[in-house]
Amino acid sequence: MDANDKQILTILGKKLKQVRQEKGLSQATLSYDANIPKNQIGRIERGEIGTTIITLNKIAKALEIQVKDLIDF
Amino acid sequence: MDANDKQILTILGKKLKQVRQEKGLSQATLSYDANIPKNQIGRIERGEIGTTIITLNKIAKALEIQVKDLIDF
DNA sequence: TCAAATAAACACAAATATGTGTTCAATTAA
DNA sequence: TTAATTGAACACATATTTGTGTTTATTTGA
Repeated sequence: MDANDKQILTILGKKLKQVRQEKGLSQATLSYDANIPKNQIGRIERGEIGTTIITLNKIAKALEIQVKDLIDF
Repeated sequence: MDANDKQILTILGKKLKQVRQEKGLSQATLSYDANIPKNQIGRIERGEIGTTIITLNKIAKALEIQVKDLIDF
């Protein structure tokens, strides 16, 4: 994972946090709605992990948006 | 991985294959350019795996496109 | 037809994400 | 201040992807 990779994880994390907060959801609530562990949401928002398309799809569904709406890169 | 997940993997795989062929690249060439195993490209195109954002980023860079240009969902 | 290129497919180890649980810090409201 | 909520952070087992190598179809061009 090079510097460029870390950058997109940061971008993705910030975007997810922004959209989640715009929807007025806590990490715990989104976690519940998406059926994904609570910590997983935090790890993604902090840019710690390069999550999979499947996880992003679950999150997007819970946020009632498209996956592409989380991808600004 | 439910039916909906499998569907987006199929959509992603078809899109990647389409773009790759439009660029006139073989799986082997893209594999080399993106610095990703050859089989990995095939697995993604066949919708066998839910790849990570980092891998998609490497592929997009090699294709000289944005990651979002591979995400039609 | 024949050879070369391409893609599918399999096996297996290594690396990473996911899932589960817990603890701690920071923020917010009562 | 106190309790409750929220998010960060850690550990660890499990599941999945990634990476490496090999083999077999399939397609393409000579």
